[in-house]
Amino acid sequence: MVRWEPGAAGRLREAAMELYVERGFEQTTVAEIAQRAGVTARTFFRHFADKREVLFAGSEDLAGALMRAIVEAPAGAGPMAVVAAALDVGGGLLGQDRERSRHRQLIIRANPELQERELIKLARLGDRLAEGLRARGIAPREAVLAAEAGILVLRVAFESWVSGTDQGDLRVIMAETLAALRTVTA
Amino acid sequence: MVRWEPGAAGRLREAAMELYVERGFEQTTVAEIAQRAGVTARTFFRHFADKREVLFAGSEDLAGALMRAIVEAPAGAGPMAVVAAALDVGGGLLGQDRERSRHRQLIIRANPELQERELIKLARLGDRLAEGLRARGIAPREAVLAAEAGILVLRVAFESWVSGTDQGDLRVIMAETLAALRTVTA
DNA sequence: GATGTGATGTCACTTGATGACATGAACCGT
DNA sequence: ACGGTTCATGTCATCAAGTGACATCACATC
Repeated sequence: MVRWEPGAAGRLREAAMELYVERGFEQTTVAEIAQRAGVTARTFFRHFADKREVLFAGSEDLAGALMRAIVEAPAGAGPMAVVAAALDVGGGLLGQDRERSRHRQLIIRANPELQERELIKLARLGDRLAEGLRARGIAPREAVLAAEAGILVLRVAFESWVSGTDQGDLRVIMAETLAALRTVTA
Repeated sequence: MVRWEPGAAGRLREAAMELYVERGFEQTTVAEIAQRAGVTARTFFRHFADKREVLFAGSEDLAGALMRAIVEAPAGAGPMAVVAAALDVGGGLLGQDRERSRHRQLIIRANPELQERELIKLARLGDRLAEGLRARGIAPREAVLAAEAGILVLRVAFESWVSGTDQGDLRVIMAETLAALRTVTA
């Protein structure tokens, strides 16, 4: 949600997004991205670990916000209540510009390698959430299950929101999805 | 669970497993795998799409078994009952030799690229399960959530079983994990 | 003005992955 | 037995991702 004009990292992000849309992820070469950003390919790899990572720059912000929400949740809240609070915060963060999200998601959906990267980001996020829950004194197994259930809701709700089948506020959709998960598993 | 002596594909699988253990995934070159299997690197890529895929050869068997279980589940069963039936079949299949599973899992855990591949395999499996549930007349959203919940249980239970913290039958652990998920989300 | 620090460029190299073509063995119908 | 087809593999060439080593330039600090 931050604007990026000056640094090479920001220009590389922009260039990559544009090229991935114009000719697709696989058909885009790192050299091309670098050239459009006015730097060398070598410099690209100084800013991003690999060709996929350039699309996942903001993920640390989300993780930080969710972790903060977990820490700040009211004392004594049960696992799923804590997770629900975190999801609400996450929905507020992710649910800002739907067009950009849809854009990005189209790129990712079109390429398995990018899906892999997204999945592992979510898995790592789940690990951190579980750790946050354990830090609140929640038993390991419950922590893992609640965290993973939260990631599941986040994923499904986001997908629904970004696909436009569901027009409302992402936070609302997340709450509905969580309720639906409760109903289905019950 | 099938034995593989003769074909090049089987020899490549064996060679890859050995080398990934001996020196790690990244440190192993496709040329080395091919050499140990008595073929060329080019031939490796004729049998496996990439260097990771060689570790995920059996995944189609699992998917097939789960899908069959979904089709054959008693008529009128609710989403989670169908998923539970599939998980029971899956537990029976996966829970056979724990040593080999532990072995494989150690390799995967040690390398992010392999984790990515495993995650996308599970995601695809989830997609197929959801489709199977929809084919039974279950509403799309419930189908997706039940399928994804099933994958979640499969993943967590398998992890627990293979880590040895839980000694019993994988099918039992799956059932317990499912019950725990119900409790947590309730 | 010297010196150090950080970001970038240049060069060389390894490795994963793919396309094009050749070869050789097994198989099949006559 | 023969000629032809098919399939698996080898060979060669090539591209692109990624990394290490070293040079360079700008800028800040003393």
